[in-house]
Amino acid sequence: MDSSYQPEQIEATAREFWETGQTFRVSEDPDREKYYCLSMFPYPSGRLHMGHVRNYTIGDVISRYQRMQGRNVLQPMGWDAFGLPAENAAIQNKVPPAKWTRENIDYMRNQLKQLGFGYDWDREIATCDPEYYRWEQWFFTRLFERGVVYKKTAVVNWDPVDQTVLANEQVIDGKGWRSGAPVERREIPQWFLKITDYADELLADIDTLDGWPEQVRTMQRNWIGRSEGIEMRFGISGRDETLPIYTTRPDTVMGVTFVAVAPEHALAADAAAGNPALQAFIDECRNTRVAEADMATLEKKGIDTGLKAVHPISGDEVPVWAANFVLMEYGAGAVMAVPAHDQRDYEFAQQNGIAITRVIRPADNSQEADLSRAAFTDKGVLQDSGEFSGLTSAQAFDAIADWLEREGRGARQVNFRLRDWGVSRQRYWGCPIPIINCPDCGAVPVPEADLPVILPTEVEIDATGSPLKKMAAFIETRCPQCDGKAERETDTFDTFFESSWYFARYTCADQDDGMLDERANYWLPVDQYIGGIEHAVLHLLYARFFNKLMRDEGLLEADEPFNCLLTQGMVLKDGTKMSKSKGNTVDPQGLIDRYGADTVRLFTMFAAPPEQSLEWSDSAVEGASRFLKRLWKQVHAHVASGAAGEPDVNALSDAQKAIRCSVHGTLAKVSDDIGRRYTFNTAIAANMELLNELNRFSDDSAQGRAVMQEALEMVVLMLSPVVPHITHALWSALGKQEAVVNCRWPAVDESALVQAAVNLVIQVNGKVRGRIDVPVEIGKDALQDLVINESNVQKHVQGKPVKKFIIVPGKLVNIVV
RNA sequence: GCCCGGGUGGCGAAAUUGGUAGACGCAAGGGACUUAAAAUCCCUCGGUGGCAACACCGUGCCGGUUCGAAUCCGGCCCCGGGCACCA
Repeated sequence: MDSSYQPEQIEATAREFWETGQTFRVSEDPDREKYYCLSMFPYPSGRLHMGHVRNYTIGDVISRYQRMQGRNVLQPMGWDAFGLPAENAAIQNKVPPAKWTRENIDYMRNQLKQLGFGYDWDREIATCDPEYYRWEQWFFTRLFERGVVYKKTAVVNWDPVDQTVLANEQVIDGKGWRSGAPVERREIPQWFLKITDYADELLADIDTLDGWPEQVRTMQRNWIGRSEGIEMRFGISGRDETLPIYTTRPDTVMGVTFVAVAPEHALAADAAAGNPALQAFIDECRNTRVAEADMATLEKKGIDTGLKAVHPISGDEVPVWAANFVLMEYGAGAVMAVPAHDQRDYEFAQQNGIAITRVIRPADNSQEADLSRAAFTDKGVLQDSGEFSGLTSAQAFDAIADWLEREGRGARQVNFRLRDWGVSRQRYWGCPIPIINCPDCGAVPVPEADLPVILPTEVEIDATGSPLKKMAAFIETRCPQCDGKAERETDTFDTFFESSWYFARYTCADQDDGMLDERANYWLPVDQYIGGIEHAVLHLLYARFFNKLMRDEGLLEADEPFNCLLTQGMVLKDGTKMSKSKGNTVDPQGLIDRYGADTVRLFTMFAAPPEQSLEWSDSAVEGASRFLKRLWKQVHAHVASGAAGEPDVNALSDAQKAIRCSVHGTLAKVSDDIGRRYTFNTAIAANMELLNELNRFSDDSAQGRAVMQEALEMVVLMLSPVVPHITHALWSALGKQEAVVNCRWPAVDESALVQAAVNLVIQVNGKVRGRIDVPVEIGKDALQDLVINESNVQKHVQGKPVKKFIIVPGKLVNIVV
């Protein structure tokens, strides 16, 4: 063994061992417990960034730990290869997206290998491979047949200069990022998946996801946003039509003083015909971004349409306003407004001189709430509400619902905030939507035999959108039904489509005859999924949805795709997220070259617990490297003085016993930290502490050296999931034949943890006043006598009577005087 | 705006179920070794006072519950993530 730590050579040796031995290649084995550990696959943007390193190190630590538990561990890796950046790079560098993507994948794959991650590379997938995306095309046609898919118009951001659709990200301050032209909202036909059909199940099954962080479960529940309310129909004066609205607060219905419709609502368009001011307002609303955050922070504006709505209960007429805060996508695109009991309505009414009619008073007293400054939005007791006055809000919900249902003017309705998933993208670098538009037969799915619809890769990209839309050879085709002239769909899928099922494809990535096969049911569901918190809702909800679609297609059995979820925090530098645009990125490659993979992995795991954000620090990387050098030196010093035997645990000195106690105490803590808590930082800290203690322990006797041998073996095993290369070398230096990667996680020797005395903290009135060593088995009275006679305790008790004597076993006593 | 997190020394953090605040590491200061530097090793390291023993203060801010609160409750401030076409 070298006397100094040489990471470059050590890491190459370890990697070669894993590669030639095919250590991480796995197959299905019904006799062994499987463990599927999955990290979110990267977008191949060029080079790995620190966020990737963090994500994949966490996954690798968990995988290697589970492997040491004897499980059959699958850890795959692949590429989320379609997406917008490839098109941007194509415009900038005049290189086709496919070429750019392939080169990035090759570079990044090599980086992942350098970091020593234990992937089964035989299962690698790239979503831009036709062998991959053909199956989602096939699946889409299945969904089409099953009626899960439909087409409708939806709004997009339109750049009127570049004549192209823009992603929200490409709209800066309401203007196109390249052209600088004010962006318009434009309605175009697009494909949707009926995720709302699964809203109930997606919501209910959140309760079964015990292995998910509570915050993610809450976010998903809120996103789905189930509400129980009432759809009621207002009349329109002088017209033979009704205006349906949805409300969750029917108890306030007698306080309605106006009705508001979305600017895109048919009624508004209708009323605008002879009303230039209204038309101008509707046009103005067209010039905002599609993003909800922009809608919500918009100055609340509206205009009276001149129409009058007829209240479904009182029959009173109220004005109909068109307002920019009413969302066409939610509910019926129209709301009843109750300024007295809804803050947004209140502000709008104040601003526009609309009446405010109080109909709810607080439940706990008969005093009326103050409406001079804000609405009273709590539930309470109805007043001035005709036959419903005096009812509580809850009673009124039912009474009013019953009344409306009886009169045929409304009905109870469950509503979801969740909207159907629009999957069409007017972009080139994505999976072609397998539809042929025939003038006679309409939209016809591409027959299975004609799949995949291959995306042409020899293209030139400019700022005016997808080149597919100009490629006659791609577009012109014949209708599969009538064989007449027809046109291929040129839109591609949302890239969330690919990332919604890749977890399943890894289980049978080589399957040419189907999307999935029976191997999926061996590996799924994923036991541990790891990725950024930014995916808490969209990606994770779509993947859950897709899993259920695949289940209902008979492709797999599990109801949910991911048993446990770990959401990792961001990597920050100078307090903000590392990103190219801020110019504060740290390229991990430089660190790997300089310190080796183990140092990078160790730093990443040590700097913060995985769920928290991680603040970058160059000097702390230096510290991680220092620790590995110390570990190396210590093992070298021990090994250099010859072989050591096994300790005779019945013949140890107190100092030797103390070391074994620390070793096994550390093992118990580290097992819990890695296996249950996923706090790798504290697991590493415990090993550092132990190594510091071992460094102070010098005992050349046979027993002393045997205790040291055991201790160092334990440290190497405990650190092996985090720093697999150096421990590979150290394990063999400690005289072991079997490779550390194939070793079992060690068991705690409980007998080593037994201690005769324990150190207690003494408090007087909750403040620490001393410490005392007492026998473990001491009685309460004896303990009280001992404690009370401590000199510093005497000083604070000062003869005052003891009111209470609180004992927290093994930790502290508190004397209350 | 709405939903979800977070805030502890000079810095990253620890404190696992309400029980010793600051483990472990970084930086800094002092010392050893060295012709010198680097590396390495040892010591100090929340604030104030004190020779010391020790005392008081201290976990974003204000208040509450408790023998005891970083941890629980109420109100506020600040920072971050998501908001459906970035991935």
